Amino acid sequence: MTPEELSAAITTCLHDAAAAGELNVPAEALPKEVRVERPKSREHGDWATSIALQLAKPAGVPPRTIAQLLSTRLEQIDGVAKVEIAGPGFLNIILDAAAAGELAKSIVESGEAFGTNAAMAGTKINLEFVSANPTGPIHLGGTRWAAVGDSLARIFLAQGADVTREYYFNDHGNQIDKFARSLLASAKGEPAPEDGYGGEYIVDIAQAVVNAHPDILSAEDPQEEFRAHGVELMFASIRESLHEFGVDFDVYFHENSLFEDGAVEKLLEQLKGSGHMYLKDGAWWLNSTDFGDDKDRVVIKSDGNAAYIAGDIAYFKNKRDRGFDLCIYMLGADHHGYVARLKAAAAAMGDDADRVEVLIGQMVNLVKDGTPVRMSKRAGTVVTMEDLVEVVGTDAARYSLARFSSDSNIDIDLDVLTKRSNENPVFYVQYAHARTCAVGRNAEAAGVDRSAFDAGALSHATESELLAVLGQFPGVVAQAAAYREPHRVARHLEVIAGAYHRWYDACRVTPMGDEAITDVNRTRLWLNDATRQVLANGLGLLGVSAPERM
RNA sequence: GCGUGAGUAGCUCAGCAGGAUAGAGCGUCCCUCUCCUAAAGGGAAGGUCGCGGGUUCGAAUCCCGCCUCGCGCACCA
Repeated sequence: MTPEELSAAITTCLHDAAAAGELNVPAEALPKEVRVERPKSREHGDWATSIALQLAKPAGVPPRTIAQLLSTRLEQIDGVAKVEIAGPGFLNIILDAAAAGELAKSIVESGEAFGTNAAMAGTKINLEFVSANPTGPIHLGGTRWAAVGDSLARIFLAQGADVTREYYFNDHGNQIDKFARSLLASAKGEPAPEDGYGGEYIVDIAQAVVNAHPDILSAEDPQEEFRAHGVELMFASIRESLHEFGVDFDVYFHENSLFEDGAVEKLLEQLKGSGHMYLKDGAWWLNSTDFGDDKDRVVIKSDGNAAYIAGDIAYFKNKRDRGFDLCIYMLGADHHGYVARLKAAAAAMGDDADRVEVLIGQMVNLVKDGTPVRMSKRAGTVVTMEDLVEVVGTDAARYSLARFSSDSNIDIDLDVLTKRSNENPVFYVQYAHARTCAVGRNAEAAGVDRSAFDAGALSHATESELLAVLGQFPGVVAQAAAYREPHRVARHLEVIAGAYHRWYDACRVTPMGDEAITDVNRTRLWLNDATRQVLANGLGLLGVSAPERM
């Protein structure tokens, strides 16, 4: 029995009690779903709910009275062994061992599907992340979004959503011009321009362009040649890094394509009458203040050229035209001022601003010897995705970036990561998975199989604990999707790994020496395999491998 | 100044969609491998949950004020 199933049963009890007149509460005070939680202390049962405390006020009855009448109904639930009223009115629920143990079997039978559901079925989501300018390699900040974004995509998919991972490729405008000038300067053997890029990769790319096009410096417009070929090389390099990192985008959208055929201009003409744009001082403005912005933003400059935001509007329209119900943008904290603009862009299109959802993630800092190091693309002191992967490997890199809340700044100390790579929690979880595999191999060799299942045999304290945390997995994934917080999955895997290690220590699957194989051994194998399945499913949601041996 | 995120154990961070005695990893100190992987487990020590008010049966969690730190506040992209 999963907590969701129990929760649903309790909700039914509550509504039945209200319908029977035992409970006089206004309909709006009755929760649609009664939440159960895992008590911190085992003395408080397998699951507990504080619903009686919450309803005391609206019902005008002491909480323990409500608890009393609910407990008699709760005890009728199939699989509930006992209900206790504790403290001010908590309902502590004890499941019978068999009902709890059944979960092991159902997890194994569900296989990869355990933890998935159809809650988001029919929702077409465009998830845009990374979207780093193609003027250099992906640095640590982008790497964080690659890990978190790809994981979020996997979590959405597990909830049945139709997800497109998208990378917005800014190949239009100033930054790219600087990039092209920097390449040209490098090829000529000149120092990098004042406001250009000076990293080593510039030299490499410039060299690669020259190698492929030996006559390029005598071309009619060499800077334009360097722009075209350089962006292509940079783009290929970024895609390759991402691929190595296990992140493959479904769409790489080129900003330039929005401008090429004059579509942006045409669109802006139409929007002038939308009511969200107005003319002032010779420029066309978007009323982004209506969406929480500090000030309205210029869309068409007084010189007639489109401002950057014009591309955003056209891009949003493009996404909607492709049929997306929800457009999610993952941005770094240094771009959080864009939220209102993007929402206003949707409104300008006459669309619902809720179609746009912006997730803001805090910065990643590089730390050396305990002090922060400023990363600068120009100075060439950036740590790239490739650097990180080279030092710690893809699994550790992805896991350690995805296990933190995006609201927290994180510090990466390459020295610490190198020196103590075994301390990364990813190994704790992966080791637990490898251990389940080892136990499975030994069981098979000893002749223990899954030919029998006696749910009541899983009665050890570590077994009920393990079953409980396995049962929480689907709810954790659903919450991770609802709150767009992949780190919840990682944290829960650490909890499961801990529960498994403790169980392993206390309960053997394969009998010792010449002891006979019993149904207890066979049943435990189910639990072992169920744990393996959940760990593998969870690691899969994070894009981290689940090794069979370590 | 305005907006926004953070402040929880020595360190790195969960918990914040109100619940019972505030957690994990690492670090420190004790234990546990003749048989399933010790990359593990058990125990100890370690906390004014930034500060001050408020809301209520109950606040790390919600509200208000303040302090400190990060990020952002262009007719740039």
